[in-house]
Amino acid sequence: MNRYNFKQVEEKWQGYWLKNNTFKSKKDPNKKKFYCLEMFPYPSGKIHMGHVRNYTIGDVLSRHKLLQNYNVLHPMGWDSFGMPAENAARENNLNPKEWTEKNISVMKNQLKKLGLSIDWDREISTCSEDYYKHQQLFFLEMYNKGLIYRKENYVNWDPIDETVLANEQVIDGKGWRSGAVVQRKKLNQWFFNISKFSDVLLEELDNLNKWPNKVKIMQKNWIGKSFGCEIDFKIEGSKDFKTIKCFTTRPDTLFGISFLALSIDHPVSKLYENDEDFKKFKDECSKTGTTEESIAQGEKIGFKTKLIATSPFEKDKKVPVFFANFVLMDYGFGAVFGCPAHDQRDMDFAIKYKLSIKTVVRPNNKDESFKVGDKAFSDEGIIINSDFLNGLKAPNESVIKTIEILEEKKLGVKKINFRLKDWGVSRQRYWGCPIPIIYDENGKPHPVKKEDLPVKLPNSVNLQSKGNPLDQNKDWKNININGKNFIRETDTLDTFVDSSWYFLRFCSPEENEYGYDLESINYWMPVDQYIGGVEHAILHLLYSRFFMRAIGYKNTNFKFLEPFEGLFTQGMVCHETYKDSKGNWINPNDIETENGKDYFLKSNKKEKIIVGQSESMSKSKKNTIDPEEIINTYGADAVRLFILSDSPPEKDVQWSEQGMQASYKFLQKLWGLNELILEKIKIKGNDNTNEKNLEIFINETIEKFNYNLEKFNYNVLIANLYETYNFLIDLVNKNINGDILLENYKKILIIMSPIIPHYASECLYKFGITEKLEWPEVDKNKIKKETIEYVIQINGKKRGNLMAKPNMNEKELMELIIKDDKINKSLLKKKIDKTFYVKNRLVNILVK
RNA sequence: GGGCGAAUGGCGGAACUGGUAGACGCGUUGGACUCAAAAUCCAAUAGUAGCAAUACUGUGAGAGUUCGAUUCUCUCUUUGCCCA
Repeated sequence: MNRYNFKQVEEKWQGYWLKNNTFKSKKDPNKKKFYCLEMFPYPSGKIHMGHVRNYTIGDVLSRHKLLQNYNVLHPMGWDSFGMPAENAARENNLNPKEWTEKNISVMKNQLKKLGLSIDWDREISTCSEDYYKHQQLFFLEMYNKGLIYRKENYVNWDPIDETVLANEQVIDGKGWRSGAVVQRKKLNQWFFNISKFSDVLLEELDNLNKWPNKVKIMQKNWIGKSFGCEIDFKIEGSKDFKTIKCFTTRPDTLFGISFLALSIDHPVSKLYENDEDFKKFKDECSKTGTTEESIAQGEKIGFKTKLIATSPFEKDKKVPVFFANFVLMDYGFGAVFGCPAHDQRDMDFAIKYKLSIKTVVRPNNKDESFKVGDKAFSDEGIIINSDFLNGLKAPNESVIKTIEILEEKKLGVKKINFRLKDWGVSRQRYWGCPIPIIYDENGKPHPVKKEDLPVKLPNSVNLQSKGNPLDQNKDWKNININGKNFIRETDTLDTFVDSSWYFLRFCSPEENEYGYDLESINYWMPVDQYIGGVEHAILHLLYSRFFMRAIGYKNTNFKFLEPFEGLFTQGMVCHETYKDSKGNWINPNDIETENGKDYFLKSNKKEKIIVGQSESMSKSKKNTIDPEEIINTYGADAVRLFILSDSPPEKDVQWSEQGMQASYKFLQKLWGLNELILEKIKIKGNDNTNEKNLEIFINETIEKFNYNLEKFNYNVLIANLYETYNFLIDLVNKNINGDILLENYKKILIIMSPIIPHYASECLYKFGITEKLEWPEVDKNKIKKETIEYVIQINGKKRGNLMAKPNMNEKELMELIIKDDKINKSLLKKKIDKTFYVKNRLVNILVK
């Protein structure tokens, strides 16, 4: 018997698909379309197992839809701008473009080896001029629509490298490369006005029925709609500031006020411009960093002003005004009032600065003498010590009532606030899409004229010098238009902009004049199924939803606004971790075991290895497995089979060498079965029972496949495939009609082909089948059985089963049961109280 | 601290709408083949008792609804993710 030669077979079919343009997709209004998209990869060097999993899931779906006669769009591209290229280029003295292009070519080859059903003619790369020139035009259009503006904002500044750091490059308040203490620095930056769409982005989440609920909840929390009010506080102690506006979601705790806290950027800070102590305080604040988390976890510090605020409800209650590091200028108005008894942050602050603490809400199970200790009480309760608010349920009743009263007395107004901030897109980097803006000699920004697009990145830059490379490149930066001097914007766009519309580009990648062809996107969009990691649940997906609305703003030509109709978030690929006695991470390839329990280093057998928890594969933990090596050893189909088999796709999967081998062996066994069937179909045997059983089994299997494909239960799908093998290997030894066998077996080969396409194609070829395949229909008539199994329960416990014809009524069935010796034994001498019958399933007999 | 999930044999996991718990795979054990090993094939494999038929227990813990609960409700424990 021939062994299955995956190398030959896989090469053959990959060549065949390429030659026959099997996966080339064309717009065809007469056909139902299906747009299947996986999140495109960053070309970091090599593909990793996460990619294998992601693209295999998408490929099973695409191939399934192809067999169902959909017009499938399944493209692939490269998210190829970004910092790693710039860092790698700097370290190895290379050009980021060359580095990126080399990686793309390596990774493309690796992906091709997986046998994915991708239309490579639509390949795009975001770092190519062909792509980013359209993005620059979108930028200008959005700028003209007033959706983009410039404002000063804080960044993480590394004073040694003279560069802006991303949040993840700040480690313990220090620059990741230089180790310098990071400073807060104000820079003029470009912003997309995403907050203008806060409400629609929130509301229209409800229409996304094919998204996982958890992702919708995450986006909802991120947008963070909160209901509250703004309150004007009367101020004493300054000629310039007679009132300060605060935003609060808990106006009902106003009787518990003990201070006002302002952001250090609040206009009041002008009064202290020349105050040395205030400057020191500001420096202290800038060490905390700019993220919400660092502010929340860091120490709360304040600077007391000379100003005094008056509580709006109690004319003689005066409270001090502080600057505080935990108040952000872009939330509300950069001013909040502090009620220490009912907010832990305010409590910490009040204790530190010895401010008064007054309890104004009591828990439901305590009386009015309740007083908070050193822990704030922020649960639901009843208002106390608050004059006309006393007795109201907090916060539901009391907030509404307080706002009513504030509005009546003209002390404040109802206000809805969003947590979502505008999207800062400026990056002080070379390897990104240039922002098409130039500045005149007065520093006034002007959009680059449409005919002057694209603004190309210069090819030669000095990445070794400090600061922003584009800013250093004077030849590029300084330009002259009609005798006037201008300088270019030297910031580039956040790479999230690149990925906010790439799904549109795939619909018409050849369109040269504009980013998309309207007819094409109205045909292909929205993406029917988007597949990727849950780590992009918030930013990438939200930005893409915004981008569609931004380019569709005041433009009614789009038939859709939501880019992704269906979303599936897959889990990660994990592997055990290994450490030596000194705590160094060890690669799985460098260790050995003899008994499967004790591991030691290959190079030094005395060095024992400590086996750690299974964690997601990462280079830093050295627990990665190289997909290319695995494909070379076991073949693409075996890898595809394994990566889907062990866990549901939405959950993490454990990489296991044994599991991988099992998948490989299974393919060999399947091949053996195929050889047996090739012989068997020549024999025209006949046995009615076997043929009947085969037809029942095959049709039931197709039903299961349909169900499990629909539900993304790909691991169960593979269990079904194993069951099918077990059934067929048993059947081939029996007497059976060859024609019926072939007819049914062919269906199995077709339904397994999305998972193991090379293998299935080769088997079909062996049977002389090369014509276009179609997904088999379930023949309901063939599933009808002559006898079925009824489960017999007595007092709710299973006591046996009974084979009988289907669709029996309760009376008929009970007669049979009483005649049945085995069951009758348990019933002996007992009185039947009541029976429950579930049609064609079971009978539960209650006895006394 | 808040939100959303999860918990089933030695392991990964399955179980339709409340209706036979443990499909399928891995591992383990025994056997066949072999000089031997690997590979392959056959058998067993939730626990306890029993030669066996079989009986009892069993889906994180405890309660509840129900003829019947892995599935629904409540409380708790542990754990994961996201936000703070």
